[in-house]
Amino acid sequence: MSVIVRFAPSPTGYLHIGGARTALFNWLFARHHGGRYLLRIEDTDRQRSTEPAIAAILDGLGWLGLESDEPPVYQFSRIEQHKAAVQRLLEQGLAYRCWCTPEELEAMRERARAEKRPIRYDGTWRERDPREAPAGVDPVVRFKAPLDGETVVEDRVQGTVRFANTQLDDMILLRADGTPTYMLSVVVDDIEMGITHIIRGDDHLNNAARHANLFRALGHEPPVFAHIPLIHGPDGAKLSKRHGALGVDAYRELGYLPEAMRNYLLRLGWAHGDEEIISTQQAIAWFDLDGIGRSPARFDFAKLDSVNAHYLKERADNELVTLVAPRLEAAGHRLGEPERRRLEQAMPGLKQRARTLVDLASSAAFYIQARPLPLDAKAAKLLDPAARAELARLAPVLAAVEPFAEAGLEAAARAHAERQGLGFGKLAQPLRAALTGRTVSPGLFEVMAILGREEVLLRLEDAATGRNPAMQQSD
RNA sequence: GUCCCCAUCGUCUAGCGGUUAGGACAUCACCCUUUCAAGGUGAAGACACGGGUUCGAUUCCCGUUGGGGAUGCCA
Repeated sequence: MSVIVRFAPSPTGYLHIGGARTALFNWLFARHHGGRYLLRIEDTDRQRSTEPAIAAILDGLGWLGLESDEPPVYQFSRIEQHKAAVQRLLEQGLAYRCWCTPEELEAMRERARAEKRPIRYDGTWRERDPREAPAGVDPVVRFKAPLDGETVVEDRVQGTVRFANTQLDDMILLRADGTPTYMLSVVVDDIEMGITHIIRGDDHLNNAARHANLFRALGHEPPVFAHIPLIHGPDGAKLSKRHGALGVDAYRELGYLPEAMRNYLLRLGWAHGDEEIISTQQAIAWFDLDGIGRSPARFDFAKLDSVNAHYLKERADNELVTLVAPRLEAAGHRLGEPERRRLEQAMPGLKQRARTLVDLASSAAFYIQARPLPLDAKAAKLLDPAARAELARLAPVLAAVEPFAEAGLEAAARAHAERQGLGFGKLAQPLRAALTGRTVSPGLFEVMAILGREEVLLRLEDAATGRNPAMQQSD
């Protein structure tokens, strides 16, 4: 039997990190088994489903490289099939109409809470004669769940989970307005789509029991379940804003690479021995349900940063220029061909120091910054009168270096420092400040070689004559 | 309240009855060094607790505690 899985987000908000991981696991599972990975938009809640949310989900999945193998299924478009399924259940006596109003149900729950009883529908209309139905109330349709015994869910992650059927009340299949609920739609669609494995968040584990009963009522055995633990924030509580509960678009904005996100997310809840850096190809080869852990994980930006730094180093220099260009342009830099070429040359030195594309853009800016270079506070402090005078003396020495390349520049600068009776460090930091406007940068001679003789001399002259403005902001 | 799930370094995790409890991130030293990274070496750091089962429990069972989830005419 070929594997068919699905990711089934509801378009009521952005695609968050937990959803992204669920999608990844499904996608990897399908790839590993040569099966199909489908996307189903669970938009049966007409009130809360929105177009922008759908767009955000599609966009996020696309960015992560988790496109589905077939066009997405919009659940609401299958409403007729859902209704037909309910009709069959009604005819078979496996479902019934219930005329309780939302207010009555709320009162029922209140009472149960007050009396510290389990909070669930009491089955009022299960046996009651429909002829007693109150006028002017549109009924919902409820599933006739088993009253006793237990429902057993064999979960590939959580093991055997048993639910007493007294815990499972008669869930609503069709709302009073005739639209299907999630409980019904998932099952009908999973059957229709031929889903073989359901990999989803732990928060659905309870539902799995209800789903299993519905599957059987509809004449099918449930698929294989695998409920993966949820992702928590750094404090162990629910994921909250600023702590990872961001849309995946936010991660893109923060400068993370999709391959880094995939790797990090994969390791959140899944392991293959001690492996940490796992390429997508390798992940496909290795991914299995057995590797999924049962305990929830906390989201950790520090680890994500480190994984991202790794993948940044692996990216081709020209790709990084393209990735960083919009950020530099947004910061007000003009990027023509010469600038792009210079950045590409500089990339090997820059990328090994960056953890995110934000870092990378920030550290790359000085290469294409128009003169005179703004100085950050520390750099400005370094360029005191003595240092400026020293740079003025150094300039002609550097000007004479031929060719204007790393080795010769370094030899000349070191020789100069020695002649002046300076430690090289004493010369290097002011030089760095003059050339980059900062106290931190790639190697000085690499920077010089990339900037070129003319630009280096102009920047030195700016510094020597105190022409540089103070930097407005840190980046 | 009721039901369900979970529990190894700060974090992600390996472990699947007998290990000096391993790795990664973060942290701290030291090395390298023109700064910062990177890299190298090293350090510190965990089996929540209590009962069983067993010759032997991190590992199996039960309980406690602590987290989390569900309890919607949301998904």
